[in-house]
Amino acid sequence: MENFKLFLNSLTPVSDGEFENYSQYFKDRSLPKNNYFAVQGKICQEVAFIKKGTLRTYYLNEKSEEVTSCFCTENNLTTSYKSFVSQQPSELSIQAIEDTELLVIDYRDLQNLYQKSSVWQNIGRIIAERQYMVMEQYANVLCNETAKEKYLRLLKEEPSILNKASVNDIASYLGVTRRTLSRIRKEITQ
Amino acid sequence: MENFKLFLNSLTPVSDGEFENYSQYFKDRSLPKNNYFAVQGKICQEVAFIKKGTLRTYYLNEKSEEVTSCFCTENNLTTSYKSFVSQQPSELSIQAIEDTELLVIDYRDLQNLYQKSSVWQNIGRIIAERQYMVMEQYANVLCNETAKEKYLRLLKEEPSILNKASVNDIASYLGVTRRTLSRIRKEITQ
DNA sequence: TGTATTAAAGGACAAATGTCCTCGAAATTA
DNA sequence: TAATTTCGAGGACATTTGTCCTTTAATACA
Repeated sequence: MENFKLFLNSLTPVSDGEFENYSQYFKDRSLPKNNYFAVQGKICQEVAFIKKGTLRTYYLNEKSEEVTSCFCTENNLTTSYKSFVSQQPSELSIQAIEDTELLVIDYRDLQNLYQKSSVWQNIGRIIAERQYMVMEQYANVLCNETAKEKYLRLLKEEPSILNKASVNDIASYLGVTRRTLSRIRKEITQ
Repeated sequence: MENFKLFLNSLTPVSDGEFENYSQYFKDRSLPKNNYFAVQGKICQEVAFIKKGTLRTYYLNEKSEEVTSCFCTENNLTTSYKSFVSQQPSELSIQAIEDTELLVIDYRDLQNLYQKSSVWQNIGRIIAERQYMVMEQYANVLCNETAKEKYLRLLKEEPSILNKASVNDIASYLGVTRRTLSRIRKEITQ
């Protein structure tokens, strides 16, 4: 819970009282490796704070290949954001790639929080704004960096991912094929 | 003003009274072709609703080439969102590519609106959520579609852009070079 | 334990895209 | 109007990336 409090306070000041009053809305959940937090085609009804572990967000493209769009790491949130916000079926699946511990809140409870507390409403807006900035960054990277630059960025910013995820997942995350990733790795180790 | 009201109501119900009370915060502004709404390196202090016209959002990459990241069209919002939200210098410039009419609100007034009215606070969150979804869509397109598919998508979804923007701007928006765009266009007209 | 399956590396060739260039049309300016 | 500049199309070749395939190692399973 402590890390969750720190996370919230990094967004906007949350008093201890405010936190105590509402943190009960968040439920503990274990998600063993390979289990799903969200499934394509179903409405994603929950948001979770990741206490421990890593998840992978992916969807199936028109060739039914899994395309990894995001790795979700410790002390961050995870959800199929678009599905959650719009309450429409999710285009994404979210799967634990190692044993994971979550703090979960569902859509209805979160809307209640928004009603009851302007602090939480504020948090909701700030998170949406943050999510946007992260996505903008991701889009810029995709647009402007070569495969090699993208790999080096991942190596620098999220090196732990490289041990936890498969070559396939990393490649699709970087927007290249396995073959290209293999070439890049060879080039770098020389 | 009527279109602005329609725009807001497409996000969340806004009563006439609520609209009348607060729409005075938004000021009319004309932006002739080639003039700037936001400039790289300066904090973007405003958001605008585009009554008429088109703007182009771009930044300079490491080779000092302009990379167009967005075309902003009528009856939508424009701002250097990240700069506005975080109140940090903008990485983007926003320039009118034809004579443009705006409804503008500045950061301080918008924060006031958020304080005064939970309807507006709600609008703020919903807009952030929408911005995210648009950006997610953009990132997916960049990641998964070929240059030709991206061009055809633009042709279908925002054909007016193709007449208004230069080949250079369209190419950088699609994440390809002028040369590739030229090839695509030739292929399509056959 | 031995067999089957899956995952990663990398060879050979094909396709897509980029770089550098020229040409001509259109727009701008003297 | 004539000269100059800008912009878009496209040729030639280089580079990057993808596709398909084989080999090897690791993992799962009967």
